[in-house]
Amino acid sequence: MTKAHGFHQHDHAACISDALTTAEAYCAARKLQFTPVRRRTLEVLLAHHRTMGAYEVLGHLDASGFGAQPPVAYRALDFLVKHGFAHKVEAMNAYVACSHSGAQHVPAFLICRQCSTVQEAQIEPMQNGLGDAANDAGFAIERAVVEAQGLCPSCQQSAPE
Amino acid sequence: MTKAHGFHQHDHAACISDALTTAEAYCAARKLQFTPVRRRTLEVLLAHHRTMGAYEVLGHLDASGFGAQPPVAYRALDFLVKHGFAHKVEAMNAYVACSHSGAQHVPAFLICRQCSTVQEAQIEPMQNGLGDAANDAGFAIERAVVEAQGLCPSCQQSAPE
DNA sequence: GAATTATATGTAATGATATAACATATCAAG
DNA sequence: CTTGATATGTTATATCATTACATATAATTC
Repeated sequence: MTKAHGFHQHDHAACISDALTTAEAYCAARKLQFTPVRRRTLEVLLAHHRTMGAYEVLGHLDASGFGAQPPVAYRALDFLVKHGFAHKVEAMNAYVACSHSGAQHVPAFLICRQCSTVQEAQIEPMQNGLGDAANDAGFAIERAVVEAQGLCPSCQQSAPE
Repeated sequence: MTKAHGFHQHDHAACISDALTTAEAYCAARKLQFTPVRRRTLEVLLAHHRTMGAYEVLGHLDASGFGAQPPVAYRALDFLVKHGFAHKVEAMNAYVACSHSGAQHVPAFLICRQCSTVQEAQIEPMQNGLGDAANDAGFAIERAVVEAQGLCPSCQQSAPE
């Protein structure tokens, strides 16, 4: 089975199991607890393959027999984000599975304002002008949020305006 | 009187009145209504010179005799953001007056996680790696959010960890 | 300059996102 | 196997944001 990945097609089932395997290995190596809720949360994000609100994720966790209260979802999502298995798209207050599991990177997103599809890109941390500004100011960057909003290829055709 | 501007000092009173004058002229030229609420909202953001939540702004508007309900603040803030007089810092769900009034630019922010001071920098839209990724994907960027989180110079001293 | 339309404001109600606090359970280390 | 650290579940609440609709003001047209 294939499904849209960013704005392309790909083998969705393999991508899910690969990401889970990678996360499992990463956690095992660092003695992190890849618990059932956390695993299920990542599965949910991977399966949907788009940004999801915390409450939408929570609905799936509840349906899977986990707790039904917000902290259940927020804690699992925080764990995934902290360890790089997922990202928070700040401009949407939503979460998405990482497309480059395990790799250390500065995530950047191309967010379609029409269909809400999000493609994750990678950028060079210090090559974006921000690094220079930070150096000039003596600011120590710990984390960067880079998000572009606009129209994806298919929405440019359906709504070129 | 001087006050911190980003992580530097500057003439605060002049910076406020300059920004107001600029906004006034900009609106006059485009037949935009720079109404009392909108003007007051910009004044509040300029005076505080840091990010403010919509409800914090609303408190000041209420105290100034304007409405006390959320839409009063959100509508004024939306207007200011739409026309570039202020920006929304997505990672904080907060607003800040623009430091480069009138100029067309991609705003970038250095946000201190300790003291919440925000310095606005400018970056080149297409020089940050994101432009390449967008071109490759056929994605049409309309707006970009670039936000770095970390420690400002003074907080690096007080909490170097 | 009165009628008409568009834009802006005020308010009530509600929706959406997120966290604090605390009890219980499970895991990891000595 | 006990102790301390980590994770989960639940209640309650805090924070951020919008919808809907009434009223008021401004701009446009006749």
